[in-house]
Amino acid sequence: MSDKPISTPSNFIRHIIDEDLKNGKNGGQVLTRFPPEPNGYLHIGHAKSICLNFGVARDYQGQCNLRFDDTNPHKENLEFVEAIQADVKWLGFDWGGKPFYASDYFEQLYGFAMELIDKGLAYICDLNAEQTREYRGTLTEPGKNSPYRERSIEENRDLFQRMRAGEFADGAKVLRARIDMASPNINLRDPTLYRIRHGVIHHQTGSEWCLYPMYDFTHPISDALEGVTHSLCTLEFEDHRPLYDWVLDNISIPCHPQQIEFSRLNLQYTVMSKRKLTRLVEEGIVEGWDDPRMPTIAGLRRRGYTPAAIREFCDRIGVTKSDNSIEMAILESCIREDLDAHAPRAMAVLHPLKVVLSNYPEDKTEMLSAANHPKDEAMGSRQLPFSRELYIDRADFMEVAPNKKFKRLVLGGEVRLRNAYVIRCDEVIKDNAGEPIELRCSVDMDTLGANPEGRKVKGVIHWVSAQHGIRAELRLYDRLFTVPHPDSDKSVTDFVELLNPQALRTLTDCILEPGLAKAAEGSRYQFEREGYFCFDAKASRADLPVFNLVVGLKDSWAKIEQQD
RNA sequence: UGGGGCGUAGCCAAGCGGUAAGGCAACGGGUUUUGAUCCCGUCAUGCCCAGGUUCGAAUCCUGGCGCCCCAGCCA
Repeated sequence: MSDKPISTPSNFIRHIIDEDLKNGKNGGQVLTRFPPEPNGYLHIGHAKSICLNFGVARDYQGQCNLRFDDTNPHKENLEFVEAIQADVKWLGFDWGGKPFYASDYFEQLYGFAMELIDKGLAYICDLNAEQTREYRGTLTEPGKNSPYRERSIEENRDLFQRMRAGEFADGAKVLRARIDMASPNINLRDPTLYRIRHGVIHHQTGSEWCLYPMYDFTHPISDALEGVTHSLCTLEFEDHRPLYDWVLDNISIPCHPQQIEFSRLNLQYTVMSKRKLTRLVEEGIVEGWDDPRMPTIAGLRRRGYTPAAIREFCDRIGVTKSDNSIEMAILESCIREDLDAHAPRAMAVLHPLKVVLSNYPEDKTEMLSAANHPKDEAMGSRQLPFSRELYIDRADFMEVAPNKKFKRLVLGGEVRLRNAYVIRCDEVIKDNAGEPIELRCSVDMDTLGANPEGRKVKGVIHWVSAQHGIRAELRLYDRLFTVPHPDSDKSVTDFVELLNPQALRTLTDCILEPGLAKAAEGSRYQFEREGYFCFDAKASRADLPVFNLVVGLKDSWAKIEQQD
């Protein structure tokens, strides 16, 4: 995937930019921004926005600013600020130097607010939150003017200065835009511009301010101050665009970015709302923001996803204004494509079943050469120890074949050991419950790198030498929820009831080929015939390495099994 | 009968008046020491519905229908 030629996606936003460039708008410049609020970790939905904003900037020789929209210190903190930068960087994007902060503009914002006051376009309102709501009206009824709407400019100036000076309690007063309480667009019914917040330490400005600007006021001005040309955001802000434009039209600022909205990502079988993700973390339902079950960038990274796969995903899903519901299969296809090309192969036995080769010498160990990749010789090969006692997977043996399509090992039958010999099962040893616990097999020593004489052996199974294999824990992941749309599911009152109890299955007695003992942090392998796995250094112990399942291999046998 | 937005295959998505790209999924078949990969093939007489304009409409017009978003001193 990283060696795939770069294809530039086409979408309606790029069409608009093409048109703007053609018309000489913005002096031929393109400047975008990615403006996360540092109140949580980034998720795959943010990745869509990141790829869009940084991708556009890259393809038009422009620039994309990383800007923290940090106007609500109550919910924000430094951990999130740092995690967000790490994630954007990991995804492969660069914002050239220092990130921007909306809080860098607090002083200028205050000045622009004063300008609105001076123009009679903003006023101090003493209504409390509940009263404000009542005065706002409803979706179908107009609101009514606040009794404080006609305060004099002088009084408004004075009050606003005193608000900044800390003379008033939280909620006692707000600064409001003076627009139109009867507007059919509720965002224009004298929206709040500033609120008072005492006693919170802002991660950037400390306790310098007790006055914090609202998004609708901060965002357009921050964009304009940075010289943003195209301000890309999600569809729910479409109703806010008239307000975005109103702010810039009514203050003395030379730049007026164009806001363009696109639809947010909806990925099936997971949730994207930060409120819900935060809850999963805070209630300990998952192990943290980087839990491999989470749709966060940190979670996907720990799971074993690559930046290239996530970028490819964002290219494949496109950018439009239509509602969407993306199937997990697309994400999975992207990571399989990348890992199939780039992950070295290895053998791992998930559910060990002992095999004793009765005609193989007890004290013998031979080293067999195995290619690290079936199609990429440059990836080299490794030596695998082979000895009298091996482990194979329980699923690869059945005493009697369940159907004619079963081509693994059966009693009296033959199978190829991957990268090694053909063996025949002569005897099954079972426990009291009748479960096979050991197989006695004979090995055909003429079948190393050669087909046996006069017969066809179709099945190939993986194995690990019992004496040399290392024990490991494998964590098998599945979708986080049991339903495709946990956000809109009406069958439960609380979405956590829809969590998939099988989203994590831990196997603690797996046996890996010995070379895997020196896996590097975050390194990915294909465990042949099973799936792609990623070494989890954070979860591993010295005596028990842990690997996370990134995604399973496509499994046409599972389909056949289901049909029977 | 408040405002805004969106309807092209199971899921995404091109298409911009000239006769429905592509991807994912699915389904056949071939190769294979991974039931993987890879390769070949199939998959919308039709674009939410109904009218209209036009030689010609997914694209233009009219009228319906459906879905999403908005009543934080969150973003």
